[in-house]
Amino acid sequence: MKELSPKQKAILKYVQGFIEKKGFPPSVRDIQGACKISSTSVVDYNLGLLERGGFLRRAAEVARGITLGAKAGPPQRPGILAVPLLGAIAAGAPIPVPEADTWRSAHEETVEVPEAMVRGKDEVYALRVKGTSMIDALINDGDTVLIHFQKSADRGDMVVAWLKDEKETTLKKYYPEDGRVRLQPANSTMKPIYVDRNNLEILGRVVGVIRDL
Amino acid sequence: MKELSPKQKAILKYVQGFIEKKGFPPSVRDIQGACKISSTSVVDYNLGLLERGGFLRRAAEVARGITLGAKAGPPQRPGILAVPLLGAIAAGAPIPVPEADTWRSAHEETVEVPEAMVRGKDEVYALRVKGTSMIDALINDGDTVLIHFQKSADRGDMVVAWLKDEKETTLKKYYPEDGRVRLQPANSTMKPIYVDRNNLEILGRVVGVIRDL
DNA sequence: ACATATGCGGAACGTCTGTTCTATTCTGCT
DNA sequence: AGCAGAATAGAACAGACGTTCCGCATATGT
Repeated sequence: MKELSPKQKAILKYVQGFIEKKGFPPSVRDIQGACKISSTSVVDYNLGLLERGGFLRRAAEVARGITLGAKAGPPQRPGILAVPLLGAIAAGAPIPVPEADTWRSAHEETVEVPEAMVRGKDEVYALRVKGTSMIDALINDGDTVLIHFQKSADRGDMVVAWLKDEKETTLKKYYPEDGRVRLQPANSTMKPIYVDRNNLEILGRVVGVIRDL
Repeated sequence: MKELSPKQKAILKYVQGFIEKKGFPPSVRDIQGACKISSTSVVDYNLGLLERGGFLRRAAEVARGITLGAKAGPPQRPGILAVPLLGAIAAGAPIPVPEADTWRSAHEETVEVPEAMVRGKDEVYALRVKGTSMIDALINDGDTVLIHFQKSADRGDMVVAWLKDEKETTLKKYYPEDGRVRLQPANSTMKPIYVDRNNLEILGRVVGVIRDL
């Protein structure tokens, strides 16, 4: 094997990151999804090549039996995640959007969160809340919100909603209704607002809130 | 869980050794075989107890999803703390009070928090919020609050206040005034309440809030 | 151009593995 | 003794997961 193909590099990098973040190795299908590979057989095939090259080892027939080989791998530190702190979120401004290389490159600032708070999810980042406009979501000035970047949401999810006409960012629970969308504050004593579906852009899902007093 | 049973010690030891030796976590049946346990359900049962005790973590529905927890292993992870979860806090009930040995033994569940949230303080414990009565403190049902046990507070601190006459627990900002005490909700749009100094008992100070969605 | 090797796609198979359910035994307490 | 809760057994279920097979596309060498 002369050199690693782009696909193999991606796989190796993903495996390294996965082990570091979660503490256990990824499955073939984890790799398939993350590296956008069309078939598990392709993953298996390339893993075989990587194994022959000494980049990793595989235990036969066991789930998640991948181990980093002699040629790869920083020591793993499970349990804690350094989530990139991308910036601030405020009522009158759109939120910073993660770039493709956000999770790879180094950052000015990170927030440490317990891995349990981000259970399972990938591509989570943090934003610092500025101002008291999110009070109806039970979120105060200075809080840190953990966002999972996604363009759609399930009914009832707390989402980062961008209201195009109003040019306003808000955190609300998402309830699609026919033609429009009901945005319900987490504080159930407060009234929902209704917006046209086309006026709403979902920027992410709120997976956690941290308040440090 | 007063102390680890022999079986639990064996499981924990085996998991540690397995990960160190093989590089990935064991399956439930690996543990069953090695520790001579008769049923996978017993392994599952004990793993659940170990997880609640903070000795390890498990990814749900994932093969070999075990990782060593905050309390386990000599490889203590820097930056993360296992805070004892003493119970629940609700409007109509006093909060559980920590015992002398609370911070030494594995008596109860734990919550992992970033060390930065507990900056310097010792004797911090966690309570799970039941009900929506703390809404005016921007705290919702299901949130986890981190409490520093103390009987007094500085002006402006967010405290756990026990109102003796009303037999009620509440979270408010503490502002002593002559003769009485003003308890100010964190949500500054809401009105404060005033209580007699003798009617108030401070049960602790709120140092952080974690909301996992 | 032909044969060969390499890599990719899609699907299916069989096992591995976590989880759950119910029944039974053990343990501590009154 | 009697009861309640903790712990254990055994089995079965539902997915997760590695592996394999076959067909097809693209290089590579002669």
